[in-house]
Amino acid sequence: MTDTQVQRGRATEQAIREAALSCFSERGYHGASIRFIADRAGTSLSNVYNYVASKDELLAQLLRRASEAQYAQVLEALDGAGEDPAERLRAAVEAYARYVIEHRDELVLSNTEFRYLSRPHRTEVVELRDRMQRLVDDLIEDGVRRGAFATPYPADVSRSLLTMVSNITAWFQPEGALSATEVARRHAGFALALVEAG
Amino acid sequence: MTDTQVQRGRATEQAIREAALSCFSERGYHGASIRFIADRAGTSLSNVYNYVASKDELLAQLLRRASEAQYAQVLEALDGAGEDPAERLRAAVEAYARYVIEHRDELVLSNTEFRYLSRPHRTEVVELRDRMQRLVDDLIEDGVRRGAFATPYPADVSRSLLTMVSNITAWFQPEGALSATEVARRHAGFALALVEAG
Amino acid sequence: MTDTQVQRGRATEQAIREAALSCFSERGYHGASIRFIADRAGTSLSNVYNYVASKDELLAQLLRRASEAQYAQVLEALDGAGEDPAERLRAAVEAYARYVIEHRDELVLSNTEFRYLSRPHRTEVVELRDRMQRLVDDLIEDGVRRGAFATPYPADVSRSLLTMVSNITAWFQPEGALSATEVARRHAGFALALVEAG
Amino acid sequence: MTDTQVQRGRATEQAIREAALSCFSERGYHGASIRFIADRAGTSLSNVYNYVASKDELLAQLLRRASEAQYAQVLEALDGAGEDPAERLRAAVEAYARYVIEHRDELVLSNTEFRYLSRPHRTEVVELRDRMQRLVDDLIEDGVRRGAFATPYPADVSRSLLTMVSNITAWFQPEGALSATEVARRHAGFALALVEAG
DNA sequence: TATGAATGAGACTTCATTCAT
DNA sequence: GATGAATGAAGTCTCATTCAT
Repeated sequence: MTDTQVQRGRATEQAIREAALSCFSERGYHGASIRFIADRAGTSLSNVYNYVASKDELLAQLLRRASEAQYAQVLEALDGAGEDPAERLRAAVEAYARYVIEHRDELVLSNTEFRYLSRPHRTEVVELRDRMQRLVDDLIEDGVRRGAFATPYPADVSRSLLTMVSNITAWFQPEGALSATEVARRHAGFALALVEAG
Repeated sequence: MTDTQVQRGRATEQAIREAALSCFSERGYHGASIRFIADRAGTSLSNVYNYVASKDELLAQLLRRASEAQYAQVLEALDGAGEDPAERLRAAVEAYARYVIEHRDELVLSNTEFRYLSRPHRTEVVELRDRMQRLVDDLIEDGVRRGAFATPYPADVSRSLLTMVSNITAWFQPEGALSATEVARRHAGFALALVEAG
Repeated sequence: MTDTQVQRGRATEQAIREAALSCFSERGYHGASIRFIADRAGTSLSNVYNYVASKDELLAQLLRRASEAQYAQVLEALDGAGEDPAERLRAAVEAYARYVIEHRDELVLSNTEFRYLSRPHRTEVVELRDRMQRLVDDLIEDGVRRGAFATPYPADVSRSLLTMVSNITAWFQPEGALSATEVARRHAGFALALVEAG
Repeated sequence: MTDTQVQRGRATEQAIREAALSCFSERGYHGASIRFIADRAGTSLSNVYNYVASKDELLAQLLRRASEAQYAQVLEALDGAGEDPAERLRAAVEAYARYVIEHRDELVLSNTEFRYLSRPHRTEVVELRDRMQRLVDDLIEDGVRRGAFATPYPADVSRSLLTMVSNITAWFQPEGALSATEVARRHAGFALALVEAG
C-alpha cells in the first residue's frame, strides 16, 4: 500500500515537472499559471503544492536540472574525444547542439525565463552556467595555446559560440529540411571557423 | 487644442513609450504592470489609456518601431559601403552591433518578449524581422556568388550571425572592458570568419 | 458671430440629448458611457459637460421630458374626444399607444431605466407618472360612475392598461405585419374589454 | 472531497445565486458588482469565481432557471385544470400571477435585465420564453376554436396578457391592500375579459 | 497522497468627471 | 463653445497560495 502510494507520488511529481517545463516554455514564467500546469499534469491545483514549495522554486529546480544536464552532456562527449583541440571543440559543440535540439523546452527556459528567478536562485543558476562557459573557454584557450586555433579573441568567440548554439531553439524545426545531426555538424564547423582553426 | 496642450500630450506619450520599453525589458511583458509603467512615466495609470489602446498594442508598437529602426540603421550603413562583399558585410554587422548595444532595451524586447504578441501583431512583426534576415542573406549570397565568401551554408551562417549579434545584449556591459566600437569590430571579424571570407 | 455660436450650441445640445436617448435605450443607463454618447452626438467627451451637469441629471431630464410629452399627447387627444366615456377611453389609449410606438427609445427609458435615477429625481419623475396614471383612473372611474363601464376594479384595470400599452415597445416591430394604427386600435379594443364597456 | 466540504460548497453556491438574484433585481445587471454580490452572499469576491464562470454566465443561469420554473409552474396548474377553455385560461393566469408575485426578483430580471445577456445566451433564453408564449397562444386559440372565446386577435391578446401579468412586479406591494390571491384572481378575470369569454 | 474551498493581492481596463486652454 | 489631458474610483477577472479534510 505505502509502496503504491510512493510510486504514484513519483509519477505525479514527474508529471508536474514535465508539465511545468512545457508550460513555462510555451507561455513564459508569468504567463503560465500553476493551475494551468496542474491541469496539464493531470492533477489538482492544490496537489502541486505537495511537490513544489513555490512557483519560483519550481522554475529554479527546472533551471538547475537543465544546466546540470547540459554540462554533463558536453562533459561526456569530451570524455571520448581524444587530444586534438579541434576534435575536442567539434565534439563539444556537436554534443551541445544535439542537446539543445532534443531539449527544446529546457533551452527556451534557460534562454528566456532565467531572468525571472528570484535573487538567491539566480546566483545559483548563474554559477552553473558559468561552469559551462568556462568549459568552452578552456577548450578554446587550450587550442590557442597549442597553436591549433588562431583567434585573437578566445573569450569573445567562446561566448558568441554558446549563444549561437543555445539559440538554435529559436528557429529549428524538427520537421524542417535540416536534421538535428546536420545542424549539429554545421555548427561545429562554424565553431572551427570562429576559432580560426588551422 | 492649444499648442501647449498638444506638446504636453506628445511628451506624455513619449514618456509612456520609453517607460514601457525599459519596464518590459527589465521585468518582461507579463512582469511589468501598466501601473508600473505609468509610475515610471510619471503619469497616472488611467492616463496611459489615453495614449495606448491596450498592453498588447503597446508591446506591438514598440516591437514594430524597433524592427524598423534596426533595419533602417543597417540599410544606411550599407549605403556608403562600396561594392566589396566583405566590406559590405563588415559594415552591416558593425552597424547592427552598434545598434544592438546602443538600444539594449529594444533588443531585449525583440529577443525575448516578441512571443507574447497576440497573433495578428505577431505575424506583422515577423514580416519585419524576415526583411532584415533577407537583407543579410542577400549580402552573404552575393559574396558567395562573387567568390568572395567560401561558406557552403550561406543561409545557416546568416541566421547564426544575426542571432549572435542580437544576443550581445545578453552580456554586454557598458562599463565593461570592451567598448561598443571594439565589440562591433570583433563581431564583424566573426562574421567574416563564418562566411569564410578571403 | 454670437448668433452663430448660440445656434451651434443649440444643435449640439439637441444632438447630445438624442444620442443619450438612443444610447440609454440600447445599452441601458449603466451600459452607456458618456464617451459613447459623445461619440454618437459627434462631439467631444468633455463638451458634453458644457450641456449636462451629470449623467444622472441627463437621465432625469430625458425622463422628465418624456413623461411630460406622453401626458400632453394624451391630453390633446382627449381635447377633441367628446363626452362619451368609451370614446374618451378609446381616444386616450389610441393616442398613448401611438406615442409609445413613435417614441420607442423614450418608452424603453421610462419602462426600464427609470430605476437608476437618484432619489431626488426619482420622486419627481414618479409624480409625473402618477399624473398620467390618475388621468386614466379618472377616465375609467368616470365611465363606471356613468354606467358605461362595468368593471368592479377600475384602479387595477387602469394600472394594467397602462402597463400593457407601455410595453408595446417590447415587441413592436416597425417593419412587422401590424401597422402602428392597427396596434393602437386593437389596444383600444382591449381597453374597452377590460373595463367591460357596455 | 469530504462530505462536509461538498456540503459547504453547495451552500456557498446557493448563497451566491440568491445574492446575485436579489442584487441584479435591485440595482440592475450593470449596477450590481460582483463584489457586492459576494458581500451579500457572505463570501469573498474571488471565491465567486469558483462557482461562476463570468458575470454574464451568472445572469444567463439565473434567467434560464427562472424561465424554466415559470413554465413548469403554469404547466402544473394546467395539469389539474379540466377541459373547459375558460377554466384552463383562468388556471394558467392565476398560476403565473402567483409565481410572479412570489418570485419578484426573478421577474424583475426576466423583464428588465434580459437584454444584457450576451448574444449566445440571449437566443437560448428567448427560446424558453417563446415556449411560454406559445403555451398561452395555444390556450387562447383553442378557446376560440371551440367557440368559448370571441376575440378576433388571439395572438395580440396572448402577448398583452403575459406582459400585463409579468409586470405585476412593477407595482405589487406585499404589504399592500391586495393579497397575492386576490391579485391573481383579478388578473384571471382580466384575461377572460380580453379573450371575450362567453 | 490528494482535493475542494477559500482568500488577498493585483492584473487590465473603463468610467464619470474636472481643468487649462 | 469646444477640446485634449488628466485622474481616482471602481469593475471584472486571475493568481499564487493556504487550509481542512
